[in-house]
Amino acid sequence: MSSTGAKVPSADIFAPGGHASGQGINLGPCAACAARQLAFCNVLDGDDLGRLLQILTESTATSGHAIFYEGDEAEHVYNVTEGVVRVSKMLPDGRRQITGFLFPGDFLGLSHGDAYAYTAEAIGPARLCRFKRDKLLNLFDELPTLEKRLLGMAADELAAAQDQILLLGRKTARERVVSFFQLLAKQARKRGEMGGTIHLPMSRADIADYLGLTIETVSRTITKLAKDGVIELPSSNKVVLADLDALEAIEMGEE
Amino acid sequence: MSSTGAKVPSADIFAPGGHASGQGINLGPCAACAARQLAFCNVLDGDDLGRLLQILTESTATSGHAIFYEGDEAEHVYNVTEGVVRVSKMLPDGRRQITGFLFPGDFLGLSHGDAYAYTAEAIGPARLCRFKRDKLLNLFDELPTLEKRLLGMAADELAAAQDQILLLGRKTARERVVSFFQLLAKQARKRGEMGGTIHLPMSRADIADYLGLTIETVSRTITKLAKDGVIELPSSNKVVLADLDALEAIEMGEE
DNA sequence: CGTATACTTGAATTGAGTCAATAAGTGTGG
DNA sequence: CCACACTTATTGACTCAATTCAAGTATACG
Repeated sequence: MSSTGAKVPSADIFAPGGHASGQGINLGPCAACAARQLAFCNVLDGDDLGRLLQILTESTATSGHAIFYEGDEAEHVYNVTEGVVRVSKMLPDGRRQITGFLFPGDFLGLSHGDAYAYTAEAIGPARLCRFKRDKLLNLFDELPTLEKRLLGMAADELAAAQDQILLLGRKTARERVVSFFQLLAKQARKRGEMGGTIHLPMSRADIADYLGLTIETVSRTITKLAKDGVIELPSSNKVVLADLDALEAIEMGEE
Repeated sequence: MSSTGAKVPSADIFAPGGHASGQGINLGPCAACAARQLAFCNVLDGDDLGRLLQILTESTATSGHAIFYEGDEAEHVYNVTEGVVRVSKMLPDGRRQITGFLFPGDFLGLSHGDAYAYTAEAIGPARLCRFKRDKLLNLFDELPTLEKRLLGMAADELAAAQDQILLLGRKTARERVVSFFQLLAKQARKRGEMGGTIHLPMSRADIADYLGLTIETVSRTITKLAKDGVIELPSSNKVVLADLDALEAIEMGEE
């Protein structure tokens, strides 16, 4: 928590130092943005953030609705500020693979080329910042820190993708499910949610399509983990990580 | 072998070019670099390329030898100029997943954080350009086009990783093998190698660990494809893509 | 409440893995 | 050039983890 005495709205978050005072810049949505610390824009403040704000459009998406589809012209890039977004690819016969779940602060649509390579859909209500791609790219010349930040985020995403490749290529169903829970727990921690209980905002079908399994296998595996006492299931979308050592061991196949 | 008349030692590695006398810049290894058009440095020329050269060290790697290991301090980044590099991750019990094969022009080691998240090994003799990470990152301030180029390459890599995630999560063994052949063919085309015959520089074990299969399944699947007449096998590491329509259909599961 | 939707559980099936035995290269030194 | 050892690839028989098919049982919703 950094606080600089600027007169900012109540919320979670507030504008960084920069030009507060009398005739400052209206940091509008950013001032109240819950994802501010996590998002790519956290390297900006004051005038620089103002510049970014000028090309930003806020948007919302409702449960299950697409933000864009695979193959659509890639005109915009997005930043998730609230909710969870599911990114997926489909084979012609309908088999689906979810390549990631995006949480507040995550970036979306930074693909090369002129069409999106995947579909993005909101899981439950979500809010996003939208930017015209070319405008954001142009802004990089003015705000080099922003570009560096995005390169760093791309590198992180690449590392996450490689972890997922290892999971899909070589882990068992049990290891996949545990790795998934650990990932959700880690992301929850990053967002400041402490405690050993994780929330599953997505359906079993989504989990299955993310882990390269079927709904049935996911369900059976979760049930088994609970029977083995390494997790507890207060409800179907809440998981208590009960035995952290055991989970750690399972994740990497030491069992 | 790159030779530009500069007096460089024979060995493994040699000092960066620097400004060699006369008038004009010694573009040393770059002038003779076979991967120049494909690599990230292709956006530079003249003085700018000279700047990059100052922080570059050429190195070679021999068959099977590691360029770096997962967990090593991530001091350098690399650019493959000749040969093929295999990037892999391992689970504690020895299961291996190859996350990618890198060809001339491909970039390597751009991970965030201070340790490499994967192992990189040469398949057969290879040559690489090596840069100290911090020096290259600093150079971005002087050469913004270079940074943009790298961001674009990272975006491409991310798209490729997502294709691989779809493959591993949802495709059958037959579809995986065909997708792999198509990928190799596409990359060969990018490097200017035309014709329907592709070369497999990697072993069946490497292919298996890339496709999330076993050696036996890879072998059986390739044999079956040949029996079905969609490919031909002049030798165990050469594949003729005989029936392109059929291959296209198999790749996406339309069969 | 009734009805759709999501999740769990069970039984049978199967695609890919495992174990095991050749076969085909590759290289080395006599 | 051949014999030997060694590595790599193929092929076969059997097994098994995960899928498929098929009920059931919660859970949410108009």
